[in-house]
Amino acid sequence: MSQITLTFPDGNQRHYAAGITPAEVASDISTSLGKKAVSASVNGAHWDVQWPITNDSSIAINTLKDSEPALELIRHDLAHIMARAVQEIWPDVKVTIGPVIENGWYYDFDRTEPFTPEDLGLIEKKMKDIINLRDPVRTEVWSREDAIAHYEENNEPYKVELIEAIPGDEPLRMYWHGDWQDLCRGPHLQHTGQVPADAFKLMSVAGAYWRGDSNRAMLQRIYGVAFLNKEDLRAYLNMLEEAAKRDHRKLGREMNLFHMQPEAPGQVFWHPNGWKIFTTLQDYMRRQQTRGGYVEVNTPQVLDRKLWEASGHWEKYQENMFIVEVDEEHAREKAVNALKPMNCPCHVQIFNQGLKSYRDLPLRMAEFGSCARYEPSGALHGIMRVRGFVQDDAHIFCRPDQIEAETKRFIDFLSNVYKDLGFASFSVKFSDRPETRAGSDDVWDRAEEALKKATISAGCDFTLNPGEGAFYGPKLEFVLTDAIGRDWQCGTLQVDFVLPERLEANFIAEDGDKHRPVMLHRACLGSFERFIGILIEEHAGKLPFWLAPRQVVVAAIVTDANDYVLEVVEALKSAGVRAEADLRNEKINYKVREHSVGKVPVILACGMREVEENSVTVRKLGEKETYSRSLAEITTELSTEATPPDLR
RNA sequence: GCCGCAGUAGCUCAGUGGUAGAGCGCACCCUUGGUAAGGGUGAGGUCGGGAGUUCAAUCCUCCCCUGCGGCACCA
Repeated sequence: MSQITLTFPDGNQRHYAAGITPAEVASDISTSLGKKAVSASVNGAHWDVQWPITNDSSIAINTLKDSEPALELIRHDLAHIMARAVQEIWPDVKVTIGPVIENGWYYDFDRTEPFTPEDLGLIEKKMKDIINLRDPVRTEVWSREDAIAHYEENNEPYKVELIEAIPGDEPLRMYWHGDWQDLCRGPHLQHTGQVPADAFKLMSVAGAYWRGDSNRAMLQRIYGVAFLNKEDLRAYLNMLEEAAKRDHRKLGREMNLFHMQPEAPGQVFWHPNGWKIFTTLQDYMRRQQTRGGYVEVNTPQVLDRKLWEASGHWEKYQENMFIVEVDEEHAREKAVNALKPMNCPCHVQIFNQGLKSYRDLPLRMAEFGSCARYEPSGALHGIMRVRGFVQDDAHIFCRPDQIEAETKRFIDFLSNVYKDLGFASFSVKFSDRPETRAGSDDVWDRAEEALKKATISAGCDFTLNPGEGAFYGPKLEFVLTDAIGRDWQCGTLQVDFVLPERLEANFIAEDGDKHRPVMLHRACLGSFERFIGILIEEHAGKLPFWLAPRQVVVAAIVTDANDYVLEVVEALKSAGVRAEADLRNEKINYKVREHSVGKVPVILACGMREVEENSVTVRKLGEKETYSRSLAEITTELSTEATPPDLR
């Protein structure tokens, strides 16, 4: 048998017979390493301890201390252990797939009865039993025929389908622990006992379509999370609790920002506090757009279906549009209208008024457009995913050769806005042509090329989202990451060669002939509703001072200070600060607590001392210390803070 | 839209096949208190909507609506 040379991370080399496994290598180094080994890295690949090594290789033995490969293995093995537990409890349940995901894993099952929360407890207990068995994990390579025959015999149709979808030349690997077996590409741990039994938790059960296809069977998915140790698990569960505290639906109620009700599902009733955030943000965006060379317009919300047929929306998105039928007296037929789901066809109508010259381009047309989309009921989520919303929308009509410069200009615009709003960085996703699309390949080539070049020249890296473009053109998506690491897609820029064609937009070029403009659809915040939801969660309700709906509460400590409190409020209001008085018959403790819970950034307390000194005692949200300021000082200070970042 | 779970006072939530409960909030009174809940009294409910079973339904069954967790969708 031939000899191979294995090189270790420290540069040491050892020689073994070809076919040696990492488990044997580890045991050869030391008995304890042999026991602790969970997997190996062989030439950079994640390698099962049982897989033979046949060539000279670099090798590193992984233990539970190597957190990245170890977590992957633990989560992966838990998926199998959970499937085994489920089948041991309910032998007629059919297994499907169970991948590792962020923080854990899931496994999809086909079972007639729903899993209940109590079932999760049962499964979890059974899983711990399996871990305690310390069952060795065995693996074998099988032929497709044998594997298919095996699963047909065992009445596991999903596995048969999976195998049939695997390309013919890939070897099929089977894994066992105990008598339980699963198809899996590995790698896995040495035995089930290597899984920390106290660092995982089954989280929830939810429906999921087989192979992600809504036309196919609905399976039951059980989600679990797993970590290297109990402490990490606890920290994760803690983090979830913290995230729940930031939920914009909860804070929206506590801060009295908005509400929603069954008569208008997916639509927001903005209360005075919430609407203050909305209009402050809108005023800010309007200033930015004016500076950015946009003109602002406003267009109708109910439009005849003929326009939507012409734009192509009727054909493609009719099911997601609010249709409005009107029976006019004496009308021969019903007028069928739709609420606008987007502003672009309307903007083309404005563009089409009068002849446009090449000198008019690029024409940047902005609208805070109220749109309505009949989103599927299951998609609705607070104010983040709604049926009625306002976009900070704009369409840039330009020549094809201006796409690149306009794209770069928009990316600069957007970077500046995000920075002002407290998001220092964002990532960019580039979505190219989808399978069903309008327009020729040549046009798509040019559009994709221009977008890419502009993104690069704006200094942005991007990740590719293959096939995810809109049907009319490629798009860029701008993704913000919030304070607890969640991603939110907000901005977008989409190139559109199709709509100007369909709605017959044109301009007179230098050559005196009519030419088609290109449209760039772009939004920076996306929708105000969604963006405000993101802001609330990002800041856990403690909005930056200039955006806070209630900026200052001036609280009287004793009734005799009431007149002075009103005087302070007036001074602040005159200085452009949103201030209100709290003269209620309550103790200062009570007032401080209530306004802190309400996320008011600044509380100014006034008792007789302040009246005499013409001062206030300042308490800022989240700070325990208070300090004294003269009325003049605090007015100047807060007035500056209340100024939006672009006006400072 | 699909799967599962839920809906009781403004909010958070107990509860029972036969008169509906708490805390907070709200109103009024007492209290003038110095930085995260001072005390008392009181009002407040078609128990999401509809049908059925039952002598009797907030409770059991079915349908619908809305919400929540996922899946699918997101021009």
